[in-house]
Amino acid sequence: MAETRNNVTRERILDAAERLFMAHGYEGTSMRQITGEANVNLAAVNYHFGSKEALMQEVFRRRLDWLNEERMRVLDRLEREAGDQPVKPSAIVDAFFGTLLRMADDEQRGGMTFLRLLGRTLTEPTEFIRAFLAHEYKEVMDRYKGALFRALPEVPKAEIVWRFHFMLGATSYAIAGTDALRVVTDWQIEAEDSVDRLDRMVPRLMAFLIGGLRAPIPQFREPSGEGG
Amino acid sequence: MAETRNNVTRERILDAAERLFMAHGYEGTSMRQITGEANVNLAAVNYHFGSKEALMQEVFRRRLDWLNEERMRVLDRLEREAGDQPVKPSAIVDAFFGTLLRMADDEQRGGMTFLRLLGRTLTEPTEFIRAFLAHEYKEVMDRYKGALFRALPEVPKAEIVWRFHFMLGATSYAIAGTDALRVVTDWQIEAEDSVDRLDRMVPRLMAFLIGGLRAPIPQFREPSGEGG
DNA sequence: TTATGATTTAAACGAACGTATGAATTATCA
DNA sequence: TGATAATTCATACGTTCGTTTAAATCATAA
Repeated sequence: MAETRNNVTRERILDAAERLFMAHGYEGTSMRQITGEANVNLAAVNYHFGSKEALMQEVFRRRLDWLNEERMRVLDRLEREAGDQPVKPSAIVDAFFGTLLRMADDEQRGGMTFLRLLGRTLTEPTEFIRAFLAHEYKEVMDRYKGALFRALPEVPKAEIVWRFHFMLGATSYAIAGTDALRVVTDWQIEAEDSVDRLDRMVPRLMAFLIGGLRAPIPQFREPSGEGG
Repeated sequence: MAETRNNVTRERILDAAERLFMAHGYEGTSMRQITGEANVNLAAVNYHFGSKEALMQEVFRRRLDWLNEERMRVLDRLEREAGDQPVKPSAIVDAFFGTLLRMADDEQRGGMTFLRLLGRTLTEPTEFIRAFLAHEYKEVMDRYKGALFRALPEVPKAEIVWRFHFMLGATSYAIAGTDALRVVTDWQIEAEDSVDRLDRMVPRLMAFLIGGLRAPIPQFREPSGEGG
């Protein structure tokens, strides 16, 4: 094992793995592809990280540690500034999702590559990835859900949890950028050929998320009643 | 190749593949797992479908053919009933996403297993899957986007396309049900232990989608102007 | 019953996978 | 400079992968 770290090789591997996992998924990327693209020896991954699974975790930890700490800091500040007032829901949504989306412009923190990787991975079925992400996100998710509960005291908690879930989905899909169902037609070219595709996507997504979060609460039909 | 079809073996394979692809993804599922769970010989997949890729496509085609035809029929009916009036946006959203979500109760059309598989696959990075789904969905997507354009003439088309995209993401994530970031806490147990988890999720999701679709249009900042 | 084609079967193919090994090389510092 | 540790390297291991083959079995109908 390494006690003195060679950060050059490590980061070359992490960068290549990030890009390849984004493009082909965890199972679809081989160690030989990674080490080949990183121009390092095949054995380097096992030497520096121990295994492919541990590499995958390190790829995420490198980015998520900062992201979730930043989310905590932003929420700290929002709550401090609000005093005893509740924080505005739109500010909470921006603190969680906006902080994420603004990573797209920050190449040093992974930029679009990491964003797309994260978006895709949130629906990955691979078990150890799910368990790892749940653990990494536990603290920040609880903080933000609690903040939304206080910001929307009139909305049932279960409703808020679901809407957080839906917001996560819309965001993941948007940043994954696979566009699986995107078919090029005339009006789509017109809509997306500009360089600032992402710049314009972010306010659009934020508007959509807030609209969804603030939608009227649905009334459930009772089996033998006549609920609205 | 088969000219007389043995539908028993074929369907056993399709059912097992659907379940396993849902649970472990395309790359994470082996032919030996599939044929093992289906209790058929290993060579049966290549005999009946030709390859693993072709099997994956048939798993989807079996369900999507009906779904997208049904979506067409429902939209046909809505437009016929509306006459020369535009169809209500909420009716269009229900026709597209509600028709999908109601498959959950229809075990003969795949039920929750297929829904979760579809949700996960929409962010799959595997290239041939993306290409296949884009082709399968092309017709119905164009129809529905056109319907939304007419239903919301005051909203820019690019905005509608993006919001359709966001709605797809929220729905995919919700039905994928991986809950990657879900951490069990007290209030979550309270919110979700009931049998009718899905029954209540559907109206919640629809309310969220409509809320997002009808959100105020964001104004973009001009580089040298003072846009609102 | 027998001939014919459809289907199933066991076995094997070469390729690619993640991982491990031990020697060679490089860096560190007394 | 020489000893020690860290890192890189070529190579190989055992396994699993998707696919193919040819023989065996089954179903159908003349």
